[in-house]
Amino acid sequence: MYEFDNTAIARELELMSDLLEIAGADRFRFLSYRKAAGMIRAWPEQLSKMAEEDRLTEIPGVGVKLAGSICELLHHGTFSELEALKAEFPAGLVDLMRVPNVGPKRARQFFDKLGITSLDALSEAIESGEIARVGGMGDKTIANIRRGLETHLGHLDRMLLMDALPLAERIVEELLKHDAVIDAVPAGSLRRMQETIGDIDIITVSEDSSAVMEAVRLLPATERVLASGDTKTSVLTASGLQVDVRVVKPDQAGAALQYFTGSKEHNVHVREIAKKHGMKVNEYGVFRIGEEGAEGERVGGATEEEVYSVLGFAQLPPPEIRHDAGEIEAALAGDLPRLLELSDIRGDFHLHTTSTDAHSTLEQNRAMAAALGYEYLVVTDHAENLHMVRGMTVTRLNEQWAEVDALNVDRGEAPYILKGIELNIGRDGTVDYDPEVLASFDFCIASLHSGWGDDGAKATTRLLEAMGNPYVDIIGHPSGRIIGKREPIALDIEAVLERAAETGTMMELNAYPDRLDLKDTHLRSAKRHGVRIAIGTDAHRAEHMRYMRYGVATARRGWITADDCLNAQPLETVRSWFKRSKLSS
DNA sequence: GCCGTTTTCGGCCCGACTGTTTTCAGTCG
Repeated sequence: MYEFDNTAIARELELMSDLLEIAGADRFRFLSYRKAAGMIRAWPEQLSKMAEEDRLTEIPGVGVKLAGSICELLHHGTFSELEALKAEFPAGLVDLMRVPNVGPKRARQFFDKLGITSLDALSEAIESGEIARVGGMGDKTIANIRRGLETHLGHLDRMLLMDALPLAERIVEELLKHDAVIDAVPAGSLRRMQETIGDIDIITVSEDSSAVMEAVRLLPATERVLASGDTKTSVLTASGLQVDVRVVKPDQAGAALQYFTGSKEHNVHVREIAKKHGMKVNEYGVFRIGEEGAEGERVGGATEEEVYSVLGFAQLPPPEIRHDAGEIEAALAGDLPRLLELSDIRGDFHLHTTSTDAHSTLEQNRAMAAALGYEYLVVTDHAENLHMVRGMTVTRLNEQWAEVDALNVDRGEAPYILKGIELNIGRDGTVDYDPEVLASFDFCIASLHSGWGDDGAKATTRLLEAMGNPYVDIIGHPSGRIIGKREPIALDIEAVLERAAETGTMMELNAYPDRLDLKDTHLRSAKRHGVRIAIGTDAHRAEHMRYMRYGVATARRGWITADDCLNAQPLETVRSWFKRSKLSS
């Protein structure tokens, strides 16, 4: 068997879809690959396991044919139809398709007429003027493709949510100052709180669209206007992020917000449901379909609640979970759980101080926790074996504990401080310190800080071993990924979660915005296994504690509720969730 | 290629913007 996790399988199917599109295959054929890929990416169970049990066709969008291709992929590392297409069209053509203003048709033409198979070759053809030999390439189209290529090369990596969200919030604030703007709300992947953002979508509500379009072109953040019409203006900001602002009338606001929040997969499914009810949903409202397909009576669209309720939904699916991964069925039936909210959070479970590699003191952290309205906080500096950050020796731990005790005495309204530590999981799965020292903490996090080059099996074994330790309460940033910088370790996540459930070990959701680890799909698996989640910001400055919003957003994307989350519990319950509460003393 | 409370065959989500081939194709979301 080859090592294909669900994401890797989804990638191969997407490649297949792209190549089919370039090849000019039937639209619904290549869309079926893309649809299945999207479903698999969000699927909570590993497909390799499902394949062994011959259950792949249980996945919506996967039929007998695709199940066969996935099995072939798992056994041989590829599948024959993909190989045949790769032989015909170099994989580099798919890179061309990613360039803004180049789609499958142009990519194909560039290949057929000029033999272009890479971004470099495209760039050369543009500069040499060769590209004009392809039909339909006027000066403006060529200039647009050149700009698209520059953007693509300059921003191959998407922007982190933490970078995009504050920018979007500033733009919204700016637009709301304008007299013509009744309301302005971020939509798209930003509203879904996806971990990275390709561009910013903002919906504005106004009776005077031209005034709003003008205001957008004149925004302080606007570096260049990419396109501007009656209802939509796209601008590029100095940071290279594209901002699309749309104007709608007040009675269309809900329909527009629903439409532009997506995801695409969610909306396709919603429109299918509309169709079954003899209705149609677009960005302007919900309509009954009249005689001979004519647009009939408008039945809703002023608010998002209205859009969903006229389609028969018992509940409004929260934006964070709109991936068409079961939320539609649950919302129709009224079975959606109440997801975790920022206001449920009573404390933070991963904080560093100046005692090791951070920039704020324990007291500064406590002041921030108080400002955030927390009941408690923790100190979890690095343990002794992480020498490069001056890991805590027993002597220095004693000093820190004395400080904690002093702060906790007569604390008045101030949050209570729990004594924790971030242990290092060694090459053999053991951790820092003797058992007597470990027993002195209120709780312990254990994290991998070494062996990034190891294979997934080795790292998995280390985690399984560490979870057997009766003093290890939480596994910190389990996959070790750093978005855009370090790939996640190829853990056997199912094995890890099974062991976590057995041993009563919690999994961290590290809220640091370039980690967000565990991620949404793994959180959903954790929930299925009954594994509890502890959110920690991993703050290295007191201000970083504000990253909790990204942690909560990710938790929501993983369907986590307050009952699943350590941070949502009062202090007495928090203590009872630690393993040591069950050890006989 | 998938799927079925209209269907095992015949459907499969929808509209805006741009540029050019000037009546529509390509791209995007």
